[in-house]
Formats: sequence, structure tokens, C-alpha cells
Amino acid sequence: MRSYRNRNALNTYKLARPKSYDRDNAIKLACMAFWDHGYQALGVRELEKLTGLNQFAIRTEFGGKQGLFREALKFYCDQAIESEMKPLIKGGVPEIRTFIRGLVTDGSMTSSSSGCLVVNTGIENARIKSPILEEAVTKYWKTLEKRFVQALRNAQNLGEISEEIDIQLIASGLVTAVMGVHSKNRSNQANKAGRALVKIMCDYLNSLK
Amino acid sequence: MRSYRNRNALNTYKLARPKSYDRDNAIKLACMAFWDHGYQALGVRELEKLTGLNQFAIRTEFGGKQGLFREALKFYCDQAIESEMKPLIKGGVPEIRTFIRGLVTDGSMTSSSSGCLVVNTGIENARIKSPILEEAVTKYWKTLEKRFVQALRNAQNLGEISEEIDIQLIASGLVTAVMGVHSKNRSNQANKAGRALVKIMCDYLNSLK
DNA sequence: TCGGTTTCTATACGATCGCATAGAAATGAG
DNA sequence: CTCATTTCTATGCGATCGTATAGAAACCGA
Repeated sequence: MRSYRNRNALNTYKLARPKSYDRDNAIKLACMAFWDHGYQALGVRELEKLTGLNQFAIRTEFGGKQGLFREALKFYCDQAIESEMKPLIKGGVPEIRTFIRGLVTDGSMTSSSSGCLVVNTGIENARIKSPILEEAVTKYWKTLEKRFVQALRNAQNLGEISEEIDIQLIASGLVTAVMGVHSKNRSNQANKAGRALVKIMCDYLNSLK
Repeated sequence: MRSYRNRNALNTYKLARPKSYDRDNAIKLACMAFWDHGYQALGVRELEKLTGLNQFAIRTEFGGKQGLFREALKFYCDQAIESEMKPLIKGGVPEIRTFIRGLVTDGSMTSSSSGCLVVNTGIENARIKSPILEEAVTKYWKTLEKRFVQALRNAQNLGEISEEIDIQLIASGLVTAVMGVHSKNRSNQANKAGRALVKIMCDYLNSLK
């Protein structure tokens, strides 16, 4: 065993039997599977079928079911932060509205009848007490809150909203509202179930002028 | 076996070995246990310890783990509907505010670091697809929505809020906000974590005059 | 005290969980 | 071709899941 890791096409020394799966795609499929079924309810054997991975690969490539879940959660978070949250950094109230509306809009990755993987994980693992997962979940919501804070600051600078406003409070409340929309979407198994709160929050943002 | 059921002190014909548990109290303890740990993560053997029930009792009295969970969920719903939701029937905006604030107030049964059993159940069982549980969850949120509608109508009649308002929309949005506060409380394991959204929704209600 | 009834405890069952291991299969190098 | 290396499939392990069963224990009526 010359090279401990030998992934994808970037082989260093010796080629052996090629892997039957694409790592990145497997993570994506695992993400969707956990998103749908939850962590505990999804067994390793069904996970194999849904991801195209084999048991050996789950062990050696990801360190088992837990490790694969961590990768899947990371994939979800990175994806959402990079795509949906990004416009908030330089945006203002319109971008906040777009983000919120994305929670109940077909085609948006944050709009799903399965809710949100991070919400689901935070609720399911509240008592499993895995520090690694807890940290990932906390980091995700902290990031979203920061993005909201940034967008609200931008909005103040643009004069879109009043200077009197407690930005931290609104950002925190928006995060909680987002979690509510996801929860309702999953509970009702409909990706638009939370649309009333979306409307209300948009109206509320308008009232901050 | 003269009488098939022989519960508590109200024995009909023949007294035999007395039960070692109090049924109602066991349901209450089971409710707290499931609330904390979730359904799947809580095994029958630990459930025995936490409720004071024995395996035989779980089978004969409740029909197994599922049956006990149903009773526990029913207990939770009935309790919340009877205590926290009740003032909404004859109340107006102040009663809505009190309800919402109760989600992040020590001593209120709807304020818990474990979130809300109905939210947790809706999320955990979204893919388990138990029609019985799904119906119980749906009914709970429908009831809360109706209570909000009633309170908002009362508020209109009292002149607390404008006649122009879309009551159905606000009621639905309030329900989703409630779910958000519960989700955040559980995710953060703090019964006041969702307080920012509570403040925002109270402000929003004030703006409807 | 004994019989009838119900609930108790103890034990076991089949299924499934995540994970480990062994040997076959698939590749490139020599 | 053979060999070294890696990944594959097949099988099994120990633990735990919810549930079933059997016999002991606890009560009342007679």
C-alpha cells in the first residue's frame, strides 16, 4: 500500500480496481436520502441502494454511516450558503424578500416538501447529542443570521429601512421564521405550506421604512 | 376472565393482583419521555424505566410502543388545547400575544427546551407515514389555526384590528411562526431561543390596527 | 386455605441495526 | 502471463429492536 488515499482520476502511483461510484455524486444522493428519510430511519442497506455506494465504500471512504451523514450535511450547508444566502451579503430588503420567498418557490433548493436537512437534524439530534452535528447546525443558523444582519445594514445604508431598527432582533427573528416555514413544509409534505408566514414577513419588512 | 378490562379502582367483578402503576401518570411520563427523546430514539426498555410501566403493561394497556405514543401525543394535544389555546376562543389580540409569549415563558407548557411534541412528531414521522399520527398532528395545527381565526374575528369586532385584514392568512402564518419558535427552542435546547420572532409577531399584530 | 383471575418478572424470539472480515474481481506494472 | 494493489460482493458478528410467552406473584371470594 504505497498511497493511503487514491481517489478519483488523480492517481499517484498504482491504479487498481476502479471505484464503481462517483464520490461527489454519492454525497449528493446521500444528502437527498437523509433529507427525505431522516438519519435514524435510514438504514445502511437502504442507503447503499439510494446512493450507489457499497458497504465497503461507506466504511473506507466516509468512515461509516455517521461520516457519510456529516459529508451530506456539509454538502447541504455549503450549497445553501453558496447559492441562496450569497445575495444577502451585498443585498438589502429585496434580497431578503427573495431569500424568504425562495422557501416556498418551486425550483429553489430551500423549498422542499421534506423541509430542511438542517432543521430536521437539529430536531432529531437534539437528544442524540453529537457535538459534531450540533456544531454544524449551529454554524449554519449563525451564518444565516449574519447574512441577514449584513443585508439589513445594507438596507439601512440605502435608506430602505429606518435607522431606529434593532437589526439583531430582526435577523434572529427571520432565522426562526425560516425554521418555521421549513417545519411546516415538512409537516404538511408540501413545499408551499409555509407561504402565509413568508407573506407576513415580507409585509413586516416593508413596514420598517 | 369475566371482565376484559379492569382498570384502576373501578373494578367490576373480581379483584386480582393490583396494577403497579397509575395509568394517567404513566401517560404523562411517557409524554415527557417522547417529547425529550423522540419516538425512534426511545427504546421500550428505557421507556419502562422512565414511565414506571412494565413491558406487559405497555402491551396489554396500550397495545405496544406505538399505542403508548399515541396516548402520549393525545395527552399533549388535549392539554395544550385545553389550557394554552382556550383563551383564544373568546379573546382578541391580547390573548394572541399571551399565547405567543407563552412559547418562550418559563412555566408555560408550550415553552420547552425540547420544543413541541407535535412539531417533533410532524418532522420525525413525515416519512414514517403513519396515518394515525399524521391525522393527530394535522388536527392539532388545524385547531390552533381555528383558534387564531376566532381570536382575530373577535379582535375585528372589538375594533382592535382593521376590517381589511386577511384573517385566514394571518392565522396560518401565526401557526407557522409558532412551529418556528418551537423548532428553534429545540434546536438550541433553550426555551427562550425563539423570543425574537415572538417579539416581531407581537409588533406585527400591533401594526394591524 | 384454596381456586379464579389478573398482573407481574424473566426469558426468548425473529428481525434488523451498523460494522467487520474474507475471498473474488478488476485494474496497471513488469 | 503473473503479481501487487485496490475495490468489490458475500457472509457473519454482536447488539439491540419491539414483541411474545410462560410461570411466579398478588389479590378477592368462598
